Amino acid sequence: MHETYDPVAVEAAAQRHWDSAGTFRALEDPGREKYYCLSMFPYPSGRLHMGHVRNYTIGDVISRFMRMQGRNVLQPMGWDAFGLPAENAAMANGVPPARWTYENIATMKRQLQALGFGLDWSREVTTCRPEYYRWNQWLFLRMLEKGIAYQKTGTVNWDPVDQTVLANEQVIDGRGWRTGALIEKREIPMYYLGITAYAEELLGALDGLEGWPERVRTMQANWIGKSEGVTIAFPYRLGEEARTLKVFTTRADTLFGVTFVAVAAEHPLAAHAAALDPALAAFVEECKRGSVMEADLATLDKRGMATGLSVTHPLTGAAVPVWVGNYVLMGYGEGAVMGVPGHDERDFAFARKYGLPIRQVIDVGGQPYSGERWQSWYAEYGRCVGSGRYDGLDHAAAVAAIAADLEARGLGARQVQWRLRDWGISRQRYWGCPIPLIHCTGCGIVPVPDQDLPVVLPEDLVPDGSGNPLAKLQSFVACRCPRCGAAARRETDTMDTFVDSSWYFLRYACPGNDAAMVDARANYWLPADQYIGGIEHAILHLLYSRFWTRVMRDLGLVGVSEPFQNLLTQGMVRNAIYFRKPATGRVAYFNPADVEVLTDAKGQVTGARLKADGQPVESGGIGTMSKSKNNGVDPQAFIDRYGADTARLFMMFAAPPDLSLDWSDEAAEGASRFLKRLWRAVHAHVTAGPTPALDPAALSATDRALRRLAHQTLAKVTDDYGRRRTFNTAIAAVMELLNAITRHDASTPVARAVVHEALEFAVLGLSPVVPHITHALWHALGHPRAVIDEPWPAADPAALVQEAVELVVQVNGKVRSRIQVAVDAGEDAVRAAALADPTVQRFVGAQTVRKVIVVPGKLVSVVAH
RNA sequence: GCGCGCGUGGCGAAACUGGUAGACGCAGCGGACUUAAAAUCCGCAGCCGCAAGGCAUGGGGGUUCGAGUCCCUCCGCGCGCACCA
Repeated sequence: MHETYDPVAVEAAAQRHWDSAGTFRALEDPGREKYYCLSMFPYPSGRLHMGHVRNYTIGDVISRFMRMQGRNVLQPMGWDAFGLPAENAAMANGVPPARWTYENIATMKRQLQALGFGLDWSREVTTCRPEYYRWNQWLFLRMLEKGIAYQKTGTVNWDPVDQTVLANEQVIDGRGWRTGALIEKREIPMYYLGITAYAEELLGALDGLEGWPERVRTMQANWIGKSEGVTIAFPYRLGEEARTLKVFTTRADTLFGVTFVAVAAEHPLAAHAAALDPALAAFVEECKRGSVMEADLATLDKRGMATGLSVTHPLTGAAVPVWVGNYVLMGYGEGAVMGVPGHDERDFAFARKYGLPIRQVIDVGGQPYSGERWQSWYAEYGRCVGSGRYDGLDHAAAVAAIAADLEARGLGARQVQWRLRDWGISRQRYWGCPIPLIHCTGCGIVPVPDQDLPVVLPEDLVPDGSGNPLAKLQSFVACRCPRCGAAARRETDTMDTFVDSSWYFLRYACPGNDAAMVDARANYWLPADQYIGGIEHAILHLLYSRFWTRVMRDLGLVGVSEPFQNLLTQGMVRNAIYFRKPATGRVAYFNPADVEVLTDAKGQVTGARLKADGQPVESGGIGTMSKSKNNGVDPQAFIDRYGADTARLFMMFAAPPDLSLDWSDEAAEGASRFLKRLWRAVHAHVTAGPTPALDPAALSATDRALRRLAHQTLAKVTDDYGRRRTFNTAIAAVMELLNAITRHDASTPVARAVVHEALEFAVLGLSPVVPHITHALWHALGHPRAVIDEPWPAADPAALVQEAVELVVQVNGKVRSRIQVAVDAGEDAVRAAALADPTVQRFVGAQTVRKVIVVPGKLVSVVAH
């Protein structure tokens, strides 16, 4: 054994061993209990970032721990390889997205291997490969057959200069990121997947997901958003034609408070009125500008304009004016909402702004109502007033009565409404999975026959920002109609990349199968016993995966409904943000590595300056590591300097996995120090000579104490890895054990035996986190077998036995004293000992003891007045 | 704006089921070793106070013998908001 710890040599040796032994190759074995440990696969952006290191270290710790617990572990990895950044890189560098993507994958794969993750690379999935995405296409066609996939129009961001559709992130302050042109909303035909048909099941099944964080379940439930309400029709005439304007509301009890209805700019009524009114036409055009993002819409200054048209109130027969509202979107519901300013805060503000009437129709405990100022009780449930025959009814009764009356007139019906909308999967982009359809002038839209799949995406195109290059590629577009044989046009839209990530975890289970999407092996491995990924995916990715898995279930392809049994949402990795804001121009961000932090004598931060020019920079607090804030730390530089184990150790020690983690160079340095200390401790022990077998009967009191601590630590570490998933506390416990070991007088053979066992527990306990150094140390402690192949030991109950415990004594809620009592002391004895304690007596003084509460093993609480 | 979280020493955190607030580590300070430095080892350390003791878990209020933990409210920060992944 070398005297000093050399991470480069140690890590290479351990990785060579795992490679040659095929340690992490997973095989289906019905006789063994499987454990599928799944981490969210990365987008191949170029290099690994710290978020990846954290995510995959968590997965690797759990995988290695479960493997040592005897489970048949599968830990796969792959690449979420389609997406926008590849097109952006292509535009910037003139390199085809495919080449850029494959090069990034090669780099990042090397980095993952350098970190020593126990991955089964024989199951690698790359979503931009035809052998993967052909099954996207195949399943899409099955959904089309079952009516789960269908076509309708959807709203997109349109850049009128580049003549192209933009992603939300490419719209900045309502303008195109490259052209600066004002963005327009545009309605185009798209394909949708009917996730709302599964809404009830996706919502109901959340209750059974006990291995998911409560907050993720709550977020999903709110996102699905089941609400029971009433669809109400407001009749109107357009020329000679009788029509109705439909709105949905959960507050039908406020129907008599309706003083206007608002429609989207794209609504036929708006278009009709605008044709006669140039001012309105201008407003409608203005409404069509701006992004389609809900966050933008919600923070928008609510504006509107009267159309001069009106619809008929379905119960009172009164004329209700129709307004165009910039906050109403055509795609959601029927593109119209009813305005009840008396009892809806946003409608109230809108009515005040435009002088529309405000009518109280709900009374809550007779509180005085004023149309001058909004009060929160206006929106609460109460009893109807000013609502004709419905006066006096409460919310439920009024909704029921109004719904029944509307239904009788054919002007409304009770309806369950979902906030969840169907999933639009069409993207007007090149670097994605082609949608397998053909447009024929004679036959319409024709699916590509199964035997012609996959529709292969050409990999040599370079997008230029003006639309999808596929549409300009004749060799791709030109085709024959599979039905009639006439010349036809191939669909050039590609699929949302969320499609790719909705089932990759199923494909991991079925490597090499080019005859079917999945096979029986999926039912061995699924559901994933543990899924680990960023909290930012709490809603969309997880919901789409739950939906997609159910569709595959209903097609008889898999046996499970829920793909992820347990979910661990890791927090963000953050770092300090430094910037300078020049008087004119853009804010410049500086990487924290280039900034020197100034502190006072007590270590308090007083300021910061750029190392390059010594001039001060401003602090922007701490934020998620990102390119835009220039506050990322490159894991590779760190690994090159300290080694993979130190990177892994710091990541696991700095914070529990679900909390955000703040980067710190100094703390990372501390992780490196601890590993050196561990190495030295083992080195000192093994070079001091042979160790006799441990005889528990021969131990001194201090030997017994160290042995108890070692077994306590083992028990705690086991619980922390397995049940609690708090790796930081497991590591802290081993640090305490190592402190005790190095302090222990190991001059007798018996003491050496105790130290030997304690070191074994420290090495085993850390092995899931720092697998390379522990691989070497385990051998150094005299074990021929690799530590990863050792069974996880159990703590010896006999070693844990304690004779006496210290109890805290509180007087009137404050800690005043401590007493030693036997472990098996009865409550009366403990009470007597507490009251007899001189310090307790001093604090009780002349007061009468009213009550004594004894919490066994913890404390005694004396209440006196 | 809406939905969901989080907030504890100079810093990252611990306190698991309502029961000793600050384990473990970073930074800091003092000492040992060294010609010296680095590395390493030993020790100190929430704040106020000589001490006794008091005050402290973002602010305010409540429940309880007892609250970091439960409830209400306000403030700050983070994540998501459907075409970033």
